Amino acid sequence: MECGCLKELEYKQSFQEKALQVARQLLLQQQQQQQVSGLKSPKRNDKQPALQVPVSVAMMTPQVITPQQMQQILQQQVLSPQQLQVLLQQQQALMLQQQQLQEFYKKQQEQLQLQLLQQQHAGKQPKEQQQVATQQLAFQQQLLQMQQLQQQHLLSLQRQGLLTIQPGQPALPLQPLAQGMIPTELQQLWKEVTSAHTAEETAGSNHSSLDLTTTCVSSSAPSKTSLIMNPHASTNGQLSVHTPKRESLSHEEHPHSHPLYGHGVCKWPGCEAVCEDFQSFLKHLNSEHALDDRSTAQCRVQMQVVQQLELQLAKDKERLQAMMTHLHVKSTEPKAAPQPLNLVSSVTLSKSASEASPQSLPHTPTTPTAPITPVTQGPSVITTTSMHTVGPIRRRYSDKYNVPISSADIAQNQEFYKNAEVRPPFTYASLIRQAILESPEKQLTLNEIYNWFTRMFAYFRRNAATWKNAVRHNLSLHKCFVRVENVKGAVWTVDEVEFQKRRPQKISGNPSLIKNMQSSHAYCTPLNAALQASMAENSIPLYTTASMGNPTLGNLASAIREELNGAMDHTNSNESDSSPGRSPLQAVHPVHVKEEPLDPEEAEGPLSLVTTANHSPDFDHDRDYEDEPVNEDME
DNA sequence: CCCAGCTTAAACACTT
DNA sequence: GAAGTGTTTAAGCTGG
Repeated sequence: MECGCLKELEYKQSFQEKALQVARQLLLQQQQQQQVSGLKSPKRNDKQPALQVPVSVAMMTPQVITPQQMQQILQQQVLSPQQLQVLLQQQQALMLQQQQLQEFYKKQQEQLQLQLLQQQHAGKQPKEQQQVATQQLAFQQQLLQMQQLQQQHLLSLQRQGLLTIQPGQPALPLQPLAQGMIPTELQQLWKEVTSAHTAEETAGSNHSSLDLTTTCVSSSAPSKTSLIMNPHASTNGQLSVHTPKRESLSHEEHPHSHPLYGHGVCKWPGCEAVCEDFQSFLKHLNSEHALDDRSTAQCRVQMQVVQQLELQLAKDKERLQAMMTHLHVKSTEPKAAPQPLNLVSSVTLSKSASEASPQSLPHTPTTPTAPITPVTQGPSVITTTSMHTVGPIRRRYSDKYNVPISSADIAQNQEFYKNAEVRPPFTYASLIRQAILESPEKQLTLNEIYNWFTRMFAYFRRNAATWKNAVRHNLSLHKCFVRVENVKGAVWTVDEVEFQKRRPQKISGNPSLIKNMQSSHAYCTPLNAALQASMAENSIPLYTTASMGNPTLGNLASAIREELNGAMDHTNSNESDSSPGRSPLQAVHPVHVKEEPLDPEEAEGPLSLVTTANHSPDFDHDRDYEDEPVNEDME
C-alpha cells in the first residue's frame, strides 16, 4: 500500500518534470523569438507545422473563439489582415494563459488527490489538505475570472463589430475543452485568409488601416488577466527581461541573427513580412514596429506571456524540488531531470491513449507500464509522456512496437536515466552497442562497458551481478559483438552489419519488421554510406514517430531535442561521414567468429567493419573519458 | 499454441 | 584460490 503511494508519487514527479519541461520550452520559444508562436507563418513551416505550436497550447484546445465564430469573422472579411493578426495574437495569448491556468488547476487537483492518498496511508492531520483545498478554490476562481475576461473580450469584439454572434450560437465559450480552435487551425485559417490578401498588402505599407481600438482590446485583456493571476505583477513589471540584453549582444556578434528575424521573415508576433535581407528587415522593423501603441501593446502581451511562463516555471521548480526531497531522490542535481522523450512515452501513448480511459485509476500491478493517470482529460502530452516512465518497467521497447530508439534517444534521455532508477527501455544489446559506439575508439573493454552502464543508468547501480552477467551473456551471444584482442587485453566492438542483420530477412512489406528496421537503423552509426543509403527511407519516420500518435508530442520531443542536442549528439554526428576504414582500431583481430543461432549463411557475409584496421597501440587514454571517476563496483 | 527475442540464472572454463 | 572474463545452456516472460 505504501508502495502504491510511492509509485503514485513517482508518477507525479514525472508529471511535474514534464510540466517543467513544457514550460521551459515555451519560455524559451517566447523569449528567443518574442513571438506568439501560434501566429507563425504556416507557409514556411510545411515541414514541421506543429513545431511552432506550443505543445501545451495545442493540446488544450482552449476555447476563446469557436471555430464557427472565427469562420464567420473570416468570411465576413470585415477585418484587415492586420486586424486579424492582432486578433489571432490576442487569442494566442489568452489561450496560453487560460491553458496555463487550467493546467495549474489540474495539477492542484492532482496534488490534492495525492495528499489525500498520502494521508490515508500515513494518517496525517488534514491541515495541508485544507490548504490545498483552499488553494484549489482560489484557482477555480481564477479560472472563472479568466473565463469572464474572455467573455469581456468577446463582448468588446462584438461591440466593435468584429464579431457577431448569432442567437443560435453558444454565446459564450464557457465550456472548457469543448470544440475549441487550436492554434494550428487558427494558423490554417489565417493562412487561407492572408493568402487571398497577401500579395498586394503584405508588404505592410498600410498600417493606417490598423484599428487601434483593437489593439487596445488586445492588450487590455491579458494584462488584466495577469493582474489577477499575479498580484505582484506590478512589481514584476520590469520582468526579468534579460533577453533584450542577450538579443542586443547576439545581435552585435551575429549581425544577421536577430531574434525577430529568421528565414527572411519578420518574426514579430503576428507579422510575417518578408524581408529580403537583414537590412530590409531592419527597415521594416523600424517602420512597421516602431514605438507606437500597437507595438507596445504587443510587447506588453508578450511580456505577460513570458512572465506567466516564468512564474509557472518557478512554481513548478519549487514543487519539483519539494517532491524530490520528499522522495529522497538521489539526484545530484534536482534541476528538472529530463524525461525520457519518446520511447516509453510514445509507446504508451499510442497504445493506451486511445483505449485506456484516463479515469481508470487502479491499474493492476501486473501491468506496470499502464499509465496510472489520476486526473487527466484525454490524452495530454504531459501525462502520457511522463506518467509511467517511472517504476519497474520490465518491458522492452527498443525493438518492439513502433518505437525506434536512437543513439540520440539514449543520449538525450541520459540525464533522466542517470538520476532516476528507472530501468531503461532498451535491450542489453542496444545498450552495449551504444556504449561501444559512444567511445572514441568504438571499442570498449568489458569493464568499460560496465562503467558505462553504471555511469549512464542509475538503474544499473544495483544488482550488478545480474546485469553484468547479462551483459557478458549478450556480448557472447550476439554475433554483432566482436571480441578483439588488444595489446592490453580484449576489447569489444560492434559489427554494424551484423547488428543490422539481427532481425532481417522478411523485411519486405511486413510492417512490424520495418519497425524493427527503423529501430535498428536508429542505432546505426553511419559507418557505411551504402548501408545508410539503404536505410534512408527508414530514417524518415525515425524523427516523426513521436508525433504520429500525437503531433504535439512530436513537438515536445523535437523541442527538447533542440535543447539537448548540442551537448549530446556530437559523438554520433561527428562521425557522420566517416568511412569504415577510418575507424581507428588498434591491433585488432577477432578471436573467433560467433555462431549465432540465426542466419547460418553468415560465413561469407559482408566484411566485418570492425576487423579491417590495424593500428599501433597508442591506446592509452583508454577509459573514463568523461567526467566522473567511475567507481567500479558500486555493489 | 508456437515462435522469436529478450532476460535472468547458473554452470563451467580460462586467465590474471 | 579469488576474481574477472567469456561461453554456453536453460528457463521464463512477452508479444506477434
